[in-house]
Amino acid sequence: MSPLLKTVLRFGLIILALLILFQLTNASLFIPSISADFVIGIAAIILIALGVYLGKAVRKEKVVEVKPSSVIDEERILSLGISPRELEVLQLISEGLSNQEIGEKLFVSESTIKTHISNLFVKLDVKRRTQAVIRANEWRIIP
Amino acid sequence: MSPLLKTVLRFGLIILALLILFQLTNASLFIPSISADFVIGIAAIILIALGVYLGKAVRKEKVVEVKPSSVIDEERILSLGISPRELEVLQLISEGLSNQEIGEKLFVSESTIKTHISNLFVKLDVKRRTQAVIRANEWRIIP
DNA sequence: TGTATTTTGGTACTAAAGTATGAATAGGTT
DNA sequence: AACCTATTCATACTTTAGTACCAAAATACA
Repeated sequence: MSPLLKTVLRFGLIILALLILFQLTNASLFIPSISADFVIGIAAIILIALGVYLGKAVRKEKVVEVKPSSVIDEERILSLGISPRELEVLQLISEGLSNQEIGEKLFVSESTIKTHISNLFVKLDVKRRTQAVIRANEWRIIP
Repeated sequence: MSPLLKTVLRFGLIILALLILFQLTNASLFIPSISADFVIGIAAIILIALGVYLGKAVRKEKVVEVKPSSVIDEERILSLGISPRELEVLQLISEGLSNQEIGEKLFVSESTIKTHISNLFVKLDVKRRTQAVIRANEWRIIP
């Protein structure tokens, strides 16, 4: 079932329940055998439960749409002067590839990769590729 | 304010509000100038809002206590036959240290670290330290 | 068109990382 | 005591990684 249809259905049911509840309350007030306080108490409990359910449903959908967690910090990439190609290399380092493997994947020589990496290390202020991966995750410059 | 005191205070206020609401409803039913339906409607809205608030408050505390996210998979560590010392080395690799730095931190020679790492690579089925870090995070064997 | 940046690649090193093998020691188990 | 595992370390090597320096294209830009 689509989320929209689900929501519409849910709210329809809730409104229906409310109407029935109101009619019941009105009717019961004129039947002496049942205490008015009792009916009102039951109605209050049902309404509070309805509120809890409603809040839960709304929040559940909110969590789903407020999900974007791994957002890349483009500004920092620019401020560090990291080029697109360097970023690509950094990404592959973080996936555990060797310099030779990165070169093959990008169709360039290993020398080129080494150059990119050396430049990256300066920009990231690190000495090793393991540290580069840690930094890249710290400043959110890789996914 | 302590969490317990906060909760007690909160529920006290809620009960008080309910009592007032009930009295109000009862009283209003005998005042002809205000429609009973209107009073009931207002009461219903307040009660639903109360339910939403209540649900939110309860869930908030639940989230706090269901916090433990990064749990180490001890079973897998045992099944892979990874020793405590090897695990320690793996942890330091994941922090970006070199073999020499790890040796200094653990007061052993670099040779020893290399031995540990070689054994680790076999157990983790990887070829490089960057891959080892990835694996260690995949199987939750480091924090 | 000229200039700046990016991308590419080479050479020549130095430094780490990783492998293979063997071996000594300490601690716990049977 | 004999046995096993974890830990330690060394030597000798091979392979990657990383640095320094230079330089040619390609691309972007004004």
